[in-house]
Amino acid sequence: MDYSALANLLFPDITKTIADYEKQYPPRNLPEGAVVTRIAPSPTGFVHLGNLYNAIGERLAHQTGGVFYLRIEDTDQKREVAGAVEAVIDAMNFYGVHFDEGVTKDGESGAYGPYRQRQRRELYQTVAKSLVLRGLAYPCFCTEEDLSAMHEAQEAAKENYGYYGKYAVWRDRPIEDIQSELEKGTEWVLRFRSEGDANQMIPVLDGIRGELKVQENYTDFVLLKSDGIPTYHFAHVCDDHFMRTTHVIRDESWLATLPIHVQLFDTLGWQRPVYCHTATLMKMDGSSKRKLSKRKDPELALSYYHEVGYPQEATWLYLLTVLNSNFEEWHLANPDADSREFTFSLEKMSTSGSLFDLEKLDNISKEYLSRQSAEFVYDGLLAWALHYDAALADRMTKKPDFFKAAINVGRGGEKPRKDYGNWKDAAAFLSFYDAETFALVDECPERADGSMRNEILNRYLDTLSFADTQEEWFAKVKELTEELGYAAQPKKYKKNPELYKGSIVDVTNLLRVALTGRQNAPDIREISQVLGEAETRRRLSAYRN
RNA sequence: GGCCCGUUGGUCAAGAGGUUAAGACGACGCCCUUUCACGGCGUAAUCAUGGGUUCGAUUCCCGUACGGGUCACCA
Repeated sequence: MDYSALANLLFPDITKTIADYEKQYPPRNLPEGAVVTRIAPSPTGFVHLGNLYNAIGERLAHQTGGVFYLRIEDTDQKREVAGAVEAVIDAMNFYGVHFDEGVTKDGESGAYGPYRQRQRRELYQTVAKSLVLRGLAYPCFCTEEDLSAMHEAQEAAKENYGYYGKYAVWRDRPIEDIQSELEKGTEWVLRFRSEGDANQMIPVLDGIRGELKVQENYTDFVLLKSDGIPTYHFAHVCDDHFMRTTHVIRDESWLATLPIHVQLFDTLGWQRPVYCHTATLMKMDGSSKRKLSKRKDPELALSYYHEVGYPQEATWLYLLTVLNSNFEEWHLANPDADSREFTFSLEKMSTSGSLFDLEKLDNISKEYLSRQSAEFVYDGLLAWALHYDAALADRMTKKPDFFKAAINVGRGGEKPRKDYGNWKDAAAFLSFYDAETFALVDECPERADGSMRNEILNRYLDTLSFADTQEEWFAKVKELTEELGYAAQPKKYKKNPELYKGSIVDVTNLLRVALTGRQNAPDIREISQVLGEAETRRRLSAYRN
């Protein structure tokens, strides 16, 4: 077969060679050990946790004086969604992940572009042509029906699926057949001619998993689709070679097609990048684990965390604890240090799929928020409310000082409260302060109910003085408690319950429910200070039955 | 079905051929406390399984089971 004739038949317009591109994209001039990596999402409009997960490459790149860039894998036109690129960039920026080069909102930057795959058509075709020239690629005119018939036949015969061996019907067709199909205008794809042996194992060093052995690829997979656009496999190899990527960080689901990628790098004589296959985030479904799914699990979408309102830093902290097993320990030892000071390493990444633990996220986020200033929390909550709770935003902007005072209750000091870990919870928790959203959610404690309810409330109202210090205030509560037949010390009541109507706990809880509508709320006097005397008295009076 | 990856408490996990097998979240209990919290202390709970190798294996090797992934002109 005259490969050169075939190559010109298939790619008449391609005049460049691989050498031209090698010249155009020279090796990067970077310090020894610098990591060049990227994220390469497809623009489907769905930015998920995995994107952020793999953006850990940003840390690696910047720790080593390397480069982190954004490439858009838009080879599948059908799935493309308008505005998706902006969504990715916005989401990454939101979490503090910034790109050195690649696609930007209004174009792109960097010397290794274009960074949108659809615009690199000529490059792929040049590489493809070189493979045809070497007899390592050929056109295949099979229709969709042909291929599914093949699949069925293989299923029936219990053979391995795929285009190989006797099923590779276009592999050795004479050039005349090809020519005549071409003249007819039949659609074709370009396939790789694999000389691989399924019994042959190739060692591959994975940056996370260590030494891997993969089966050599024996199928004639597709390089170029019928529209002349490459498949992921071919685009990945060409791009990461010419963009001089040193580390390919991606989900472990790519492990299955690693043989194809390795084979391509090797036959093209290009140096393989260090592959780093991350473990898949899992979720509990009934009693078994399964991969987080786009359709079933809202928490896979990054937008979910935005919507529920987890502060970006908290989300990032959680992700880091999952990503690097020694991060949590480091963070505990350096609670005030910026997470960026932590040195991230591939070796400390887990190889087994871990369950996504919302409870832990909550804990981390509560811990984080409890350490922030009222000002910070106010700003964060307001920013969130502007998106998701217009009424709250409105009230907050009308009474900023009131809200800040409310947020500040129990804040600061050695042991700050940890009442909420996200803005949605914060909004719910803080709702009782504002008269407009105040609502009774808990019941009055039993031992302070009935006729005692009014007595306690009336006595408290009588003695209440806003000028009192915390000590004076509490002394009065204690006095009232005893006078009404309750034990001022819970222990005393516990010991001799028959001597008392209840304990001070019942009294204070009654006051708390009257003031906040719930049993779980901060210090009573502090709350009253925020509410103001009039509102405090109004609520206490209103709660009498 | 073929192939690949994985398996330490409920969850996230450290660990190394010899350890009382860390720590965190969660659960439970106790303590502190005027309330709500916070905090402190503590308890329960783990090396999937069978064979090797070895003086010794949770750690190394092989098999099995289980879980996950993947087998497209999707990425």
